[in-house]
Amino acid sequence: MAAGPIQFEITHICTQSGARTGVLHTPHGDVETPMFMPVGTQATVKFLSPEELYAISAGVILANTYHLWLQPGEDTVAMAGGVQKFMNYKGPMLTDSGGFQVFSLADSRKIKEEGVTFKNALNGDTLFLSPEDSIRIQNRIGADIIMSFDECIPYPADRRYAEQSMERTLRWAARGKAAHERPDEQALFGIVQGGDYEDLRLRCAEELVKMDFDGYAVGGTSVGEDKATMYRMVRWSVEKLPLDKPRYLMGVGAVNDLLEAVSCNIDMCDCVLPTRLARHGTLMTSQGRINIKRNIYKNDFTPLDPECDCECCRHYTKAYLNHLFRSHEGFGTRLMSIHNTRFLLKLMEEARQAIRQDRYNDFKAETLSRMKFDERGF
RNA sequence: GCGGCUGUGGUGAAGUUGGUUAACACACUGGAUUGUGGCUCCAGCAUUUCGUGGGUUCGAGCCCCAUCAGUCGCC
Repeated sequence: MAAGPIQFEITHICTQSGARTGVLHTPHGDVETPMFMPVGTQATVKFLSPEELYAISAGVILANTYHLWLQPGEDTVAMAGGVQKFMNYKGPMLTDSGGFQVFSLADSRKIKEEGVTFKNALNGDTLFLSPEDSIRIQNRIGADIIMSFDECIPYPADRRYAEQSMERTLRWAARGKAAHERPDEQALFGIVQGGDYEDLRLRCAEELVKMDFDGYAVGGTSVGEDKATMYRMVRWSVEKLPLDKPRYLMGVGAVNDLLEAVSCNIDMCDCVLPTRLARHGTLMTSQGRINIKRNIYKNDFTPLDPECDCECCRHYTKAYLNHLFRSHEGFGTRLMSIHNTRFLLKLMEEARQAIRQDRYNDFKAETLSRMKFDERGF
């Protein structure tokens, strides 16, 4: 294992599928891969306390550079001693670079070689974020893993734009790496872009590998493309990546997508899906999806998911969750967020187990047919 | 017993110089949701109907009569 802030140890390779398990050693503890990482944009996984995250065996959680930069500001987080101390999370953390906001806030930004001009949604101010700024802010926020500042392009994107954007993302990656001031304490990952173009994905990955990042991410997926396209983009993106470095598929959290990602030797995924779905009343269960606000659950006094070991499923009924949701009670949102997040964490625990037993392909097929989710995967 | 006011969908209620598809909100019923947009978005939701029964009119939730119900005041 090479020196550096994190070490990645591969512990088993499934003889049936080629999928792998591993351990990511970080300054804030070891986590097993492949793993799902809950998203806590504003230095909180919405509605969940750190204690609740420990209780459902969450490992790495995310925070977002862009959001923390706007509020409370990098100075405050730095004065707190870093984001982990600020929010009292004792496990490892990862910050997204703000690159996704280039995509998601497309109405109010301008992209230039130097960086991106945003409009602050909170007060209308014009703000500017460069790759160097993003890394500086992430250095001060202090997560264990930080991300290159990239551009996440929409789908579909024409080839000319995808190529120009990808080349710029490479230049931004190099600039960010040069600006990284804490390489011994924070791992920096590069992000593969290139849209739905094989040669662009391959080239982007190859160039990033030459720069020697601590890990590599696949970006630009889950932006409206169909599943076949997404899986194609992932496979092209990882083809040229070194096997001994961690691989992170960004923004993916549907069950079928997670299982496919593991097949591609993806070690890390993050997604807002479990918490967002919970807030809107949709629950993922071992029997398929449940919309808890439906009237059929009004007098259903059975657990949400009898196979789940979370606080919500062990102590509460669907009737109670239905009542809490209709009453707009935050406790219901909290319980359902716990469940959905635990559901994906447990799915990955089971995936790791199947890999260790050299039966990952069987597990994947059985799981997909058993859970009866639709094509979306939730 | 007398007088006033009110009666529109599950709820609150718009709706008079009488004129096509009865506003809006909430609730309700579905749906959406992938590097976060908690309190969001989309769609549906009174169509033999405006307490009931008559009448006037080409046409009535709107005008007239009766009646029932609720409510306030007086005796």
